[in-house]
Amino acid sequence: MTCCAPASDPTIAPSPSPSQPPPPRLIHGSVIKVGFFYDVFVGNTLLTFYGTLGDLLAAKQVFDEMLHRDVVSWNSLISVFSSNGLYSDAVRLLLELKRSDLSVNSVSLISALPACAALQDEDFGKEIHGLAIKAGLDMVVTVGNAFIDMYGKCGDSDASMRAFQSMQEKNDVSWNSVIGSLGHAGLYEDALEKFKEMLAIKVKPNSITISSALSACGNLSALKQGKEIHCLSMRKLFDTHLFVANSLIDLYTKCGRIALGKKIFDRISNKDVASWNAMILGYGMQGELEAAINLFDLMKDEGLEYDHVSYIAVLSACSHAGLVERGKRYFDQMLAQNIRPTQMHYACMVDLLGRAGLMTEAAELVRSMPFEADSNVWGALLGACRIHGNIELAQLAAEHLFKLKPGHCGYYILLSNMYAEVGRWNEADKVRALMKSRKVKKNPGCSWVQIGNKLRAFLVGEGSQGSELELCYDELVKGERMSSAYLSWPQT
DNA sequence: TGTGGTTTCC
Repeated sequence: MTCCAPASDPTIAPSPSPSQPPPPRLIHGSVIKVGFFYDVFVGNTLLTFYGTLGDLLAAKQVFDEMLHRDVVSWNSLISVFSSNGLYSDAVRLLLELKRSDLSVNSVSLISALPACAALQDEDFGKEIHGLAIKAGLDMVVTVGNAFIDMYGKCGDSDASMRAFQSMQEKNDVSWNSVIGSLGHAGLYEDALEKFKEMLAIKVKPNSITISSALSACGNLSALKQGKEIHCLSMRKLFDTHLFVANSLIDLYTKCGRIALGKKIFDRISNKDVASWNAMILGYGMQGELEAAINLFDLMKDEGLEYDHVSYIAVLSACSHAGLVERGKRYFDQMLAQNIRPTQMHYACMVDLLGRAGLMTEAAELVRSMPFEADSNVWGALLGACRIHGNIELAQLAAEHLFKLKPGHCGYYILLSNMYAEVGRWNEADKVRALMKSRKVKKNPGCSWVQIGNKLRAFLVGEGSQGSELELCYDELVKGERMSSAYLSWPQT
């Protein structure tokens, strides 16, 4: 067996600290073994037991010591690996199972697919899909759901949609998964359409559906639709679910209703880190930077641990407030807390330094990063160059951005405009020509307005939409009337 | 033995 990481692997959960009770190894020691080996049923139960405790080595040891293993033994270990972050091991174990005399069942696939998603390994996911078809398991609802989710998390919303549509039988999880995939891909309007479709055919939504739908509304600033969904969730008492409440904070703060967001935040009795993060981000987004930073500090007083999102929230607030030293302190604090900075954290720091005009320092930070900077980081640097007119550094940032995001029009236009501003017309033209040769189109700006129950996108330069726009205007001046879009909530 | 969820720079 080569599937298990060595004992020194830091990804394996550390042994519990002295303050925690030790895992009840007595059970392990006192079970009856057949010689040195476990009986299948006892072994499977123990395996899952150690998996739940996060004791991967013990789980693996039980697996190895079993004389006879059935498919449940394999599935259990795949699941233990997958849910404890050993994704490659989970995937490798599925392959080993496939090569063994035992046949793969639906649970084997369901257990391995989240690992593919976590590894962003769509190719392997597709391989499993082929395996599912061959084994005749592709029409099993739970398996189909796992495929919708895997494709979505790998960023392939088309494949996710196809998996959803190909299912003969769907359940609420299928709908939640496809709504999640569309949201993940930024296709919020489509996600809301699916949500409505779900209600129309009387599939009962649950708190997971509601929180995804609210999140889509927040990202579209669709306050009216969001409020309607909020009303419905109140009727079904979903608004007491933490995830729903957190999505509501996100919705209202993204729609500029900071006081309403705060009201919801204050009413949550069991706030978790995401509740705090949503509120801190909300303040930051609305420019209430002092409130954002104060809330961040208050969070610690309440005894909650910051996570990586908390630091993104506070660093971006510092960046917008021009608080360079404070931002640096938070960054160091994050390192001291053993949170490894991600691309996003570096992007925030580059933004913080760059906005303040510390261009050399910003460029040095990008250079010293422990991994290759992504488009967010270079984008932050380019943005800072634009503010401070640093054309040389802008060229460097743009070079990387043209490679990383060749189809993104904004970077070409930004660099070209910078050249034009200082009268370097030849170079400005060259950038435009590059853009043309790569067939990059300028995306028209667009805004969304809700007309009746429909969200309508209005594009810049679009022909006169007189009557439709007038309708919107009427809606706006009449206030935010509740429409009847979601009133046909399925009965429980 | 088992599927779905909130919060992320500009």
